[in-house]
Amino acid sequence: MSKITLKKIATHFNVSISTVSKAINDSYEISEQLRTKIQDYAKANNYRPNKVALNLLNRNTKTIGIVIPNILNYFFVQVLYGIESVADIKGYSIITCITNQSLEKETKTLELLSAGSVDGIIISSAADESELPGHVPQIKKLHDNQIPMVMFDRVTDLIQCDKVIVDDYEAGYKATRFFINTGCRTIAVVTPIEDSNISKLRIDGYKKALDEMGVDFDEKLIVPIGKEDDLDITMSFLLNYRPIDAIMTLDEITAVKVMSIVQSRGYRVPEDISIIGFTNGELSKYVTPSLTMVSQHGKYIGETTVDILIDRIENKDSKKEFETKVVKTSLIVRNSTKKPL
Amino acid sequence: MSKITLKKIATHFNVSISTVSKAINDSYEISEQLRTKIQDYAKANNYRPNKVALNLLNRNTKTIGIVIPNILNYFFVQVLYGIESVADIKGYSIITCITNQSLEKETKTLELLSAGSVDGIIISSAADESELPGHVPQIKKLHDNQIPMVMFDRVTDLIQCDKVIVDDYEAGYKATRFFINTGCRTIAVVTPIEDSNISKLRIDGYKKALDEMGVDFDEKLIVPIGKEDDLDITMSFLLNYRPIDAIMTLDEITAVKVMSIVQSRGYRVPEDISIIGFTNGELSKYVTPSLTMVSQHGKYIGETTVDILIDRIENKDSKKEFETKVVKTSLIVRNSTKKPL
DNA sequence: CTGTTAGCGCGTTCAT
DNA sequence: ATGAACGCGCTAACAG
Repeated sequence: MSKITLKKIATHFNVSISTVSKAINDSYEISEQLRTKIQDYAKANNYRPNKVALNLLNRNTKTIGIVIPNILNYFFVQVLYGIESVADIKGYSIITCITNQSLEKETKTLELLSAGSVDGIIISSAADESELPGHVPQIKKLHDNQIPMVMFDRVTDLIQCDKVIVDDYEAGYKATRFFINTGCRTIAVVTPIEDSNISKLRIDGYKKALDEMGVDFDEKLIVPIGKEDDLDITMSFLLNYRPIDAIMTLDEITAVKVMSIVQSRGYRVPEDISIIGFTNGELSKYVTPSLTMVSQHGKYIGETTVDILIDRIENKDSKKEFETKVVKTSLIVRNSTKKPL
Repeated sequence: MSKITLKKIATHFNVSISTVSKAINDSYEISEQLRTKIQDYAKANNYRPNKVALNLLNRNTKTIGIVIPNILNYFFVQVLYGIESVADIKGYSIITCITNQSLEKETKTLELLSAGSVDGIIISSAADESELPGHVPQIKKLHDNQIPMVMFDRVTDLIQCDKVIVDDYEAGYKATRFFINTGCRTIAVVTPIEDSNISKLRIDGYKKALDEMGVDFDEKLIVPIGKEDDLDITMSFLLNYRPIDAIMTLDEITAVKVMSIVQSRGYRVPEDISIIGFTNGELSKYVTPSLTMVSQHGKYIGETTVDILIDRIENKDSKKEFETKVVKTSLIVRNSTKKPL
């Protein structure tokens, strides 16, 4: 006995399908007697209207697709958490797709999602800035498909849609100012996401702060690290190049690793070298010393993103202009930085 | 112009819907000329067959529902990661539901998923042992609904289905043995999940090891902590109760916190007190000293779970007995424990 | 080669 | 108070 349907119930009572449908939906058209008889039977057999059939009928799925590059990254998990909370409250399910930074998988995923299985899409693109131009048509196609979409964090100007982004420029600026205010002058930047727009913005903010304080910008202090790179070696180069006062690291795990390397080389943190990282997760609280971090408020970003998306979904006709919401960061000051002078 | 359908293409070319369907599916029945004409038009208009319609037709969705208690827990994220990887390869999407340990939400979620939107379900129940009996009927109803289901980690004997569990008994045993082998005798257990079966099993293993080595079991050394409890105070009681050699903590974050508290009270880790935690995440590697942890191999568990589920889904007729796979843990030895004598 | 019919499961007219 | 007919978008069996 597989899943029970209206049809089976109808057969069982020797009535028509629509009668059963009405009875189950408490229609006044059906006699009380028959209605309760059918309802009881339905309950007893654990009848649930087939969602897929209803989706087809209503042309919606009450489901949102989430496309993120990486789920082992605390920031994205936080965003996901925020999305799920709000989606749940508003009656939506989420289908999660992880691209592992692979453009190919992202494209495949987008194809899948654009085939009607979701009412809207939230995406943080895996595409690096460099790869993006060639990739945009893919995303665009989907978007032209009339399916509401909101991008967050890793966005691009090349696509017109609602966006929720972090104020990365200001974040880079604030962190750098903080370094300078605590007496640091030679500030390095270690970036595991060099090709991204995000990285660029943070570094622009960094430059702005340097400039304001009359500190010369030194290209060599910007240290990109690839997936395969040996962080130890890269750090050796950096530390031998110039005496470093401070290091800004553009994610959490690298911040922790950099601190560990620096310490193992005999530098004291923060006395010799201060460190600020990005993404305020669990790690940074518990390392020694605890790390000063830029919090991007991932959960809030998730909540905001899904709010906007659901609004688009439920008011498709509205000709509202696309908006780009900018979420400010907070500097969570701990013990990897010196006290302001 | 909303989404394009076969019907619209048919109207456009003034042919029948099935002709279009066949043309798009490269049927030999359609003349080459018409076929390419239709295909070109379809491609140009970015036609994608509506998945919902196909789901209804094929009575499957190629989607798996995942129900987990908490996504901010590294173990579950790892499992999720493992599930997603394999599911993707096998052509399944995943819809993720987070219960936040709420039985109510779990029930709601299960209702939702049992309405035909997924082909199978993977669940780690939010239910504590104490709440379980009342909850089982809910899960059971779903299960009786013929929808394949695999439980992992937090399972119960009350439900008959495939399961993938951690060898928690052995894990507790191994960790305790390790303590004893490094000269520890008075070993406390801090458990944030006291009501769970998992916690019981680990403690049973712990008792077994104590017994084998002729160490008396002391009930007072088992320290449950609730969500609201002040860990600081709880630890004070413990440390004042007896001189403690070692602490086994049943999750990761508590291990880190316990170590921090112990250190702040002037104890050296591991010289005065050794610590072993559960769940080998990022945290434990980078705290000082790095923590010795029990790894449950979350990713592997996820992969295994989804393998079993998909097998059930795709061979529904097979009358294979339900299996319970037990995954062994590994003790990742770092610096929060002493060297074996 | 192309079209008609039927049906996946459901809710919604509109008849009876 | 009950049922027949229709359509959501699609494929497949069958007709022409």
